[in-house]
Amino acid sequence: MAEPLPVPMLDPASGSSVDRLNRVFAALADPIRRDIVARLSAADATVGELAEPYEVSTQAVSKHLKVLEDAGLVSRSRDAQKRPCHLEAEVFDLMTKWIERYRRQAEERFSRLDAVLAAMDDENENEDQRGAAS
Amino acid sequence: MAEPLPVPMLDPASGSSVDRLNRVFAALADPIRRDIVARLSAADATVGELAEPYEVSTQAVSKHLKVLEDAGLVSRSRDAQKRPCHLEAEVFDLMTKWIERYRRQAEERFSRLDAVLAAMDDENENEDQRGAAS
DNA sequence: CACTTATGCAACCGAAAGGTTGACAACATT
DNA sequence: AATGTTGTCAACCTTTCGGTTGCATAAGTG
Repeated sequence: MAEPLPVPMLDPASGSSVDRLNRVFAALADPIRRDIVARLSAADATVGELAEPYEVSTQAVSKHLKVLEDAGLVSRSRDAQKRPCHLEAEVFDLMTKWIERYRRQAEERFSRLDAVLAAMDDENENEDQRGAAS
Repeated sequence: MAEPLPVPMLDPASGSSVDRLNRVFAALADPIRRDIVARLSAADATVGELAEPYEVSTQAVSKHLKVLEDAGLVSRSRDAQKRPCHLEAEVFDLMTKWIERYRRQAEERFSRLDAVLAAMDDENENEDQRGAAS
């Protein structure tokens, strides 16, 4: 039941959607970087401005921004010595799509009677899903 | 413009929402773990079943599952020696909320004339967002 | 009870993350 | 030209990560 599903696959190809997701999720796993994203959602800002609230060096923040940039979450332009950072919100779509896809499927499975029926079927509900993911 | 906003702050308190997000995002930063989540969205599965497709040891997968469990994405029950893994889809809400919040704000800012006006204001658009994010 | 199945735990390892400091490039100002 | 500002690069250190192997544990099966 429930067609085979497109099946994602672990292709490590650099530049692939998988690789992109790796970077985006990893980038947002750090609280400082998430906070930076949060602040950039309100307004563009320079490295110095962004670094100010935290108790780490500007270099550290510069590194964080590089991570965010490599993940495609932030872009930087130039204004004299300053390099204003801008949030690229489109990347959020990538994550949202991934999340929603599996959330929906899980909820679907949960709300359908399948779960209940399977539970009544007792022990053999474990082997009907072999084609799973990739 | 744009009220102060709840402001998140970098509280490292273990168990806090911030800490939770750290773990969830970090958990999903690994392609194998994302794939496991994908497969679990289709059906519960045991460690062995989950490990089979990958070229790593079962212990490695066991570790991955621990990470997912600590992040609250997966729960495990018992069935004889087997420990069926189940996807806890509610956690997705936490991420979705976080993402949508800032995505929306960024888009709002983009679509409103603020950006244009601020740009015309030239240099002084940088100091109106101090209380940032939450 | 011995044996196989299914998992977890501990120790170890190389690589990557996140931080620091110190030098340096680029531009503005004087 | 000299100086200050803004940001990056490079080297280094420590901690975490993802993987391995080997052994222990738990629970069905002969």
